Amino acid sequence: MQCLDKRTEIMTVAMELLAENGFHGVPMSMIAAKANVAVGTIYLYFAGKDELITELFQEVEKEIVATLREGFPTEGPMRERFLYLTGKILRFLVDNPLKFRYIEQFMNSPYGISMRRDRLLGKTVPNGIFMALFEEAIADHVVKDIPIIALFSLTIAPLIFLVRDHILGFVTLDEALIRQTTEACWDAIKR
Amino acid sequence: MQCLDKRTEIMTVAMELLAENGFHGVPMSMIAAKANVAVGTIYLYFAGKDELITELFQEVEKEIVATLREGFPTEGPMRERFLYLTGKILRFLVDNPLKFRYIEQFMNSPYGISMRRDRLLGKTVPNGIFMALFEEAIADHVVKDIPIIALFSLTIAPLIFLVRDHILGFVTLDEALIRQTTEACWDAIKR
Amino acid sequence: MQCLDKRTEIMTVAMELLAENGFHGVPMSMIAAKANVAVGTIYLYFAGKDELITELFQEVEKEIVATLREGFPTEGPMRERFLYLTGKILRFLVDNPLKFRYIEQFMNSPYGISMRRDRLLGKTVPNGIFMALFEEAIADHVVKDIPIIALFSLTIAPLIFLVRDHILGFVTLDEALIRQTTEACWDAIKR
Amino acid sequence: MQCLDKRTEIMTVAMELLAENGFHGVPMSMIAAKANVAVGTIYLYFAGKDELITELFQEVEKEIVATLREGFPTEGPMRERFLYLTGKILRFLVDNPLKFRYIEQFMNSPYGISMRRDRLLGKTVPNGIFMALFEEAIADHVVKDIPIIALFSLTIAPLIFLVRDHILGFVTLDEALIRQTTEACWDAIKR
DNA sequence: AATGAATGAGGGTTCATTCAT
DNA sequence: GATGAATGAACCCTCATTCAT
Repeated sequence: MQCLDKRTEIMTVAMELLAENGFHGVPMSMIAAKANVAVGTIYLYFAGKDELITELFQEVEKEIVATLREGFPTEGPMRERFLYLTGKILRFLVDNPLKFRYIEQFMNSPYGISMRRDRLLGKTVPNGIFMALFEEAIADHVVKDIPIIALFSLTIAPLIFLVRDHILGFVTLDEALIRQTTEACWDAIKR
Repeated sequence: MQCLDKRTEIMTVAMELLAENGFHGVPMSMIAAKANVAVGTIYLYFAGKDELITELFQEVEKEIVATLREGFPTEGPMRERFLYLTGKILRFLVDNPLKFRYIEQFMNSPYGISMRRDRLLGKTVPNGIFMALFEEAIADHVVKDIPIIALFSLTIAPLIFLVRDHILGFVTLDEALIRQTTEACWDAIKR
Repeated sequence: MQCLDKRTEIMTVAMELLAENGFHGVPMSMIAAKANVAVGTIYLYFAGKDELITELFQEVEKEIVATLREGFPTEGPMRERFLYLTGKILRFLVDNPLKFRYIEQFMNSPYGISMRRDRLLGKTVPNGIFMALFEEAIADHVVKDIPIIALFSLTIAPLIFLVRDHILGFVTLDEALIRQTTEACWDAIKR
Repeated sequence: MQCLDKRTEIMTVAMELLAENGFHGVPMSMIAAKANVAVGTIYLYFAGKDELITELFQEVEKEIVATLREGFPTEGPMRERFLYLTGKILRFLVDNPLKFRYIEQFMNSPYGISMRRDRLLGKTVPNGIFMALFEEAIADHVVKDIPIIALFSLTIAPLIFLVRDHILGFVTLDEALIRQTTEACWDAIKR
């Protein structure tokens, strides 16, 4: 009981600190202090800092995938399903700025780099939902005839940048703008 | 008298190492070793690691701006000028993967974060060409009526992601794909 | 749990080395080596070299004050009380040459300089016993009518120089000479 | 011609900087910069930092001795000659706070320590005038019968401390106070 | 399971000194 | 004589990880 609690507490605290201060700006001792555990305790649950960081990422990733799947219409017009998905992810990131910051940190660190490399080799695609959607869209000839990975970048990238702008206070991602931008993304790939 | 030579060599080597290993993965001693100078020599040309990193970024930025400006048609249909610009930046980044990696590192480090903040406050916009183009496009009502920063994210973000995919080997950004993707970006924002 | 032991050991060793070699002549690593601890261990007990140096001084100061207070006659002829005090401090310094050397180092370092400045501003007088004695003596008109700080310098300075001479082997501060010199100090200030 | 000028300039500047910032607070490059010479130039005139520091001290020492000798009455009552000498040195130090600070730095550094040791062994006494005066005074039985070195400390030490207090702003050493304190010093040693 | 004192390799930076020009 | 770019040993400090309790 306490075990789970402690592990969870460590992860929560670590996410917060790492997202805000960067991986190199947070010593293990800082995490331990804020989580009210001893430094050694962290090593009972995680083999090391690397594992903690990696596991933290996997958890967020899992959460995002779950969020995307939840209530996703497997039928209906492609455009609507696309807008549903992109809107969903946008809202999730806007509502979870810490997690967004964390993902960015991770992706732009050696961890993320090597992860991408591993996935390239293993063909493991975590963004299965999007990919499945795109595959279907390609088969239906409703989107442009370009590599699926390009479709992905064309639509996901803007969303990520927009969230960053939103968090930094450059724009306010309200429902109206979410609608407009996700539609723009669709315009980018639709045939 | 070898000032220029040594300074240049240090910057070249630093760019390479930092781009590949991340800012925290490269000790000053490593840069010195690869540049065939003593550690202290670096400090003759740069006040510290921070300054080296920052200066390296400013240099690349300057280069990109110059590249964009060079031969840019100030007249003609908006779409063509947009495609010219996006194509140009795409080719530059594809041709300079190291510089691309470096910019990414920088932007996602505390340096980049604070730089963005500074620029937000000071309204200094380094991507002036793009912004000027967008402002003109907005005035001409040829693009969607959304915040200019959103227009920017909608078009720049995909390009960056595509370059990353290209460097990682997911796609090959040949002329054909460059054309297709930049056109897609235009579709995203055109009215 | 060896907290106290290690901290004490570090302080003892540091006092020794710093007194003999000067603050700049003793790297933290030297202290660590002689104290049989790792460098990092010192930083568990002291925030840095500065704090170690300062704390070391405060400890000696405290000890001296305690020594002076101990058994000090609050009544009786001024001259006798003066001789008691000066004799006491002389004996302490002769018996603790390392601490004497350390105090000298400290007083003549930036630490000591700024400390003096702070105390000047804050009117915090650590040599309270002496000062109290002088104030009483001034009120009783048994000493010359010159600034109290001058009285202080006239009596303390010779003692310090004498101890230094003693440590260097120029003279031997035995009981006879202690008596003679402290009496001479009294002669200097008595009306 | 220029040689002498340069050497002098270096020494002047070094004195100033070293007195104010301490031996470890002044890199050779700083001295060179303020003296408007290249770093290497300093090494043309001085074997190294150590020699520069030592030579600087010897120069001041020589100057003080000269000042003391100048106009010193070799005849007359002992007390008057003593007051003349102590007053002279007091005024010199008050008028040359930088040199005073430098001497203090030097005396409390490893340089000074080893110098004192050397002189102890070699019996070289630089303060010849004072010593000669004391020897005469001892022979005349006008001062107490204590080791000559103790007489020296009893009279020189207070002066030094007073000058320090003056420089730090604790007291103002005007002519009146100079008279009072030097007389007090005489009271300390007179029989 | 939990602790946290202890470790020590490794990092950024400084600066006295040298030497080719 | 004069220069100042170049050197690299040495310093202070951090922090991931371990292990005795």
